[in-house]
Amino acid sequence: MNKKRVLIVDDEEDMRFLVCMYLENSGFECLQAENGEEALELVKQTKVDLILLDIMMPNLDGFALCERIRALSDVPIIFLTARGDEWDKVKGLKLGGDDYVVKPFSPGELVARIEAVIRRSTYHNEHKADGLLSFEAMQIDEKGRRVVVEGKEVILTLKEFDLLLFLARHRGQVFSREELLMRIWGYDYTGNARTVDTHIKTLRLKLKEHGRFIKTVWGIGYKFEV
Amino acid sequence: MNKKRVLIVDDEEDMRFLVCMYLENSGFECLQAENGEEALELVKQTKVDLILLDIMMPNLDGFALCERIRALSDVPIIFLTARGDEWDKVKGLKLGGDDYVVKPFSPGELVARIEAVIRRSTYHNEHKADGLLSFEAMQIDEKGRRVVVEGKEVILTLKEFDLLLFLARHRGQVFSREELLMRIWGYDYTGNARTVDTHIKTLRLKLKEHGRFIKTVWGIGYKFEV
DNA sequence: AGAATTCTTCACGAATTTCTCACAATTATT
DNA sequence: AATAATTGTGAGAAATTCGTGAAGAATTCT
Repeated sequence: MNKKRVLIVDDEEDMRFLVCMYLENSGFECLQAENGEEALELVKQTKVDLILLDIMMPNLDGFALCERIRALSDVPIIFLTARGDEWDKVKGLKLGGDDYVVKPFSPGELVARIEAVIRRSTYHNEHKADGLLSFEAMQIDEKGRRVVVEGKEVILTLKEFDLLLFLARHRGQVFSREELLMRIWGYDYTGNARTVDTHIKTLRLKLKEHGRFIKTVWGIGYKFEV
Repeated sequence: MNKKRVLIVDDEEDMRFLVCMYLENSGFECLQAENGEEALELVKQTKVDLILLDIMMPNLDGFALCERIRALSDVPIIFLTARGDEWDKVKGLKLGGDDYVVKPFSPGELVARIEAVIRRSTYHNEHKADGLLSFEAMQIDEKGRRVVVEGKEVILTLKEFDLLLFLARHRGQVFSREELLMRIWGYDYTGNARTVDTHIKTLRLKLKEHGRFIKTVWGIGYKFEV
């Protein structure tokens, strides 16, 4: 297994440096960001396996940053927080595949939590393909890569299927062409964004839908809606 | 009906012992493992009908162990978990043929869940009918390693048979060449993925099928379909 | 050991998919 | 109403992937 890349977001340089040392000694690769903007850039431009996020930061605070990151990626996030008021807030959070760690923490504890979250998230990603996405007029068999619309099977190519699956999994959420390229084609893919349009076109054709599933959000991108 | 064998994986000895008592009173045969390594060994060396897996274990946690087991076998798994954060996480999981039970549980509930999972498990179904996989135009005798297509026996080589059997057992599911190599040739096999193609070729030839059983999923791999 | 069978690798053409681009159609802005 | 920006679409080029035959290893059989 290749090294997992952890992004450390904290405004205190000493803290970042310390945590970075711990993690690199434990076999992780580390990236650092001093503020939300830097963090977002890194998430956009590189593949990150996990984010360690200090909640108390000036300007863009941890919670806000979390939302922005979530718009880009499902990367798991571990919140770092001092015991006190913030702790209650985090406790009340809906933590998807995420976790939180209260300062001060021991190196060992942190590493253990990181490993657990990463394992869980890769497990989740791999097994998320186990199920059957079912809507009123459409069923998507992820394991068998089959799509059935109104009882009839529709044959899709790889990219068509991946695109449909991604949109369906995140139904209701709008994605720009660039985001779709990044998350379906891969973060390092460099290609024309209009390629997405072409696949949307063939998808719509094959699904015999007339704006029923894939909606165009003018000026932004596309989204899936029942 | 012969006794079903359940493997209990939990680091707490008391817990294992207690569950074991329950199950043996309910007519199951029990195996115990204290950690992931032991569990893997038992899965490799004996026939297990179901695994009861405590998620919170030191070292190799439940999710990671689950992955390792899945590389070896399709045996159904029931996750045991304490109510709390983990419970939410498991609840959000898409469990294939699997299930989860929240501690503390009543003996009756546990037994009922186990029986339900075993009943609906395809793994179990495929294995119980004295090892005979039967489709309309094809019968596969697992024990005798014989294949009959339209009433006529077809002689297959070892790899051909293993490949056909694996795909047939997981009908409808697409597998990449790499996955097939891992699960048929062995997880540590390092060889050319296109080797799979060659075996698919000879299989198709011998089965005299014209895209009837083994379907190519372009860009991904192969799957078995009635 | 030698023969026979099975397994694996390789390479090439064929088939399929993916991407790009130009232009038409649509929507928003001035 | 005209203009600009954005999206839809068709066609063809480019890239990828697959099927297949052949030939070299590896294994099993005699």
